[in-house]
Amino acid sequence: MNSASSLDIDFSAPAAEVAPALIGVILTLNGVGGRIVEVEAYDHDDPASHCFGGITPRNQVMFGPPCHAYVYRSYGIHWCFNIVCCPPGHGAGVLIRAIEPLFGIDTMRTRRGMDNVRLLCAGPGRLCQALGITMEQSGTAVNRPPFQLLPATEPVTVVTGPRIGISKAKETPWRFGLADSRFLSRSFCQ
DNA sequence: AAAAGGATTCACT
DNA sequence: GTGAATCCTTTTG
Repeated sequence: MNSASSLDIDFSAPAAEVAPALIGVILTLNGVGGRIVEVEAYDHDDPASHCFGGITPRNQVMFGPPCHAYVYRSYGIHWCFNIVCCPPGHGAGVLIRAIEPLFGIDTMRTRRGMDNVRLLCAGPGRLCQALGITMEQSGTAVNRPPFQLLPATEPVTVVTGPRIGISKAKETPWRFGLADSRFLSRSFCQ
């Protein structure tokens, strides 16, 4: 696309600031992807975060440079995709939970083995399967090929709520979503 | 070397 | 809305 359209997001900012800024952003991997409609922030001093307790071989990527991918295996079955933020050494990231499919939908259908577009990327494990994200991408930059990040094409209204599927710090309202999107993994109760 | 713990998904009621 | 499966990765001894 045009070189002037670099993303207006400072990934060295705190996760809770980067997360809502990512709503509406276009994310693709090898041309397959769409608009981010749901994310969650996970910060360094957050008991629910993999970063909590300090650096380990597994989470070292999140302590590395921002704007990189942190991918991990969930429940032994699914991949989950995060974008690292905050300065190196801090340890924080934003979990991408849902995407509105826009590009390469047929590829997504094949990978997911289903036709229902609404369910192709509605969930962290699902969107990784649809985009083809695996450990291979962990530690790579998200703003360079084969990834591509483009600014939101139109103004967005961001809604907030408690995070999903965690056992600790459930109260922290660090889940962000695109208001009224039908591609959310679950609806917001507000 | 072994054990424990999931930032989930799917199917069913 | 509820319950169960499912397999890997990380962590610890």
